[in-house]
Amino acid sequence: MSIISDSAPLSDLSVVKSVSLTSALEKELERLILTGELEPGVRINEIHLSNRFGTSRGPIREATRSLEAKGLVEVVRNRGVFVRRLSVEDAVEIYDVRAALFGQAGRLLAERMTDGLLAELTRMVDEMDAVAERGSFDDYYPLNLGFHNLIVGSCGNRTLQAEYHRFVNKLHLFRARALVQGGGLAVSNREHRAMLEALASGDGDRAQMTHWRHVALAKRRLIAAVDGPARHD
Amino acid sequence: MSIISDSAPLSDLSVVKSVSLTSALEKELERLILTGELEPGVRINEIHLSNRFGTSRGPIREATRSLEAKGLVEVVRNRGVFVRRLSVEDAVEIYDVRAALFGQAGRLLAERMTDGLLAELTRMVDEMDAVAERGSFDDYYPLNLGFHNLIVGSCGNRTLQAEYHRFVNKLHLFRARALVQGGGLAVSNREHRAMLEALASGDGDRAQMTHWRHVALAKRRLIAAVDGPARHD
DNA sequence: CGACGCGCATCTGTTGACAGTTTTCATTCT
DNA sequence: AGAATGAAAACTGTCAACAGATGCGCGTCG
Repeated sequence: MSIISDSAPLSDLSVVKSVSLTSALEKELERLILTGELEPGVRINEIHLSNRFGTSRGPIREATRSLEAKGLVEVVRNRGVFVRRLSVEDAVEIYDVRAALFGQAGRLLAERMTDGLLAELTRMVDEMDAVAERGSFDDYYPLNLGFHNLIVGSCGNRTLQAEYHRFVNKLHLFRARALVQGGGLAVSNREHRAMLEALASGDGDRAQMTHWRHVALAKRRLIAAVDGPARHD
Repeated sequence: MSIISDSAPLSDLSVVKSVSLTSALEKELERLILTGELEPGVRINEIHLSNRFGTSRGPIREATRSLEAKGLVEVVRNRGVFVRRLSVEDAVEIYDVRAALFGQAGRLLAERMTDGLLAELTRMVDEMDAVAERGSFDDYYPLNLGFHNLIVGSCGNRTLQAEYHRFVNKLHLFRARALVQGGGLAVSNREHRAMLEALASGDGDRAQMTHWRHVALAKRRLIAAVDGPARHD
């Protein structure tokens, strides 16, 4: 079976002339990987892809080399490129990096906080509390994501923001991916409130600590979920 | 790994068959950029490079796309690829990221510290003190680099280590590069001693704080050097 | 004398083809 | 039946060539 069906709906790569074919392909491949349409571990066949997108192999190879540098795929000489597969250890390592970056974002944000932003963040936490009470995880998840993105996106450091998102994205390659979102909703939101207070106080040290701890605790919940109830090796 | 690869005679790339031509080219290009042989802002001519290395343009394009994803070069459609040039603001942003990562490394290391490692780190700081007293910056710099590398390399998190080095490398693209190493040697080494004490105590919070602060203060020294004495824009 | 426009040289974007390697699979031998 | 073997298929690595875009220089015109 081909890894990518040749009849699949071709998302509009034909419109492209202002931007290079390579970067359009890269975006599309990244999308396929992050949404799970290309599952971790599978090989990416250059010929199939070039047929599917109607291009030659050159731009596809360039796109995959870029994705390799971003850590989304792995290139093995004479064998091909494979969607990267993250081990539990990899995921845990990423959590540490993410905690460090998120903590720094919290610090920076605390030092440039505005009333409007604080109100918006508070509103989001309130809404998450309401949703958490109903136990609706599917509703909670996007709110939670938006909350974190708003913090990192408002910290004023574009480099930090880009890096943070890169690592969050990488967690999609973790096969037991459902676990990264597991853990108590109410507990997590209580941590959010601690973060809010620190941000409101304008205390950089405190904000960094609460933000760091939030991710560190999420890491703990992940570890507990992994080697606790069921075997996921 | 040292920032500057000291394997000089790589002029002939034909030795390699076990590794792809692309990755060999990428390593060589990265070396040229980090050593400054290819200065920030200059355009990379694909034809010249392919002549120089005796290959076709394909592998070179793949290598540059990889370097683009790593943030070392910038690709402008139909214009070519340029060695990335870092503004002061970029450099400052990188310092924040670096501080976050280094602080996390300190925390991790404090929780897995060994006597042998502590002795080695202490020896390094002592040596730096001796060199700093002589005011010999050229001797101080490699010691300082080795000290930081040993900490990050011993923290047990390969992802964090790789990321930290990537950002330290990126600072080479800052045009006023000499400034990133400026600042008082003795002052900096006093911060090293505070880090050592925290590491020895095994207190993760404290280690993270001291390590974070060390880079944060270096950032301050950079800012002071930039918009203080002379104009560097 | 300066500004505009045209044509040429240079370079990048992309393609199709060839060479070498890995994988597959049918066949043979034990 | 199972392992070993060898040829063919499939795929990646690399290259050379073509097409389109950009920038430069020259000539012309106001």
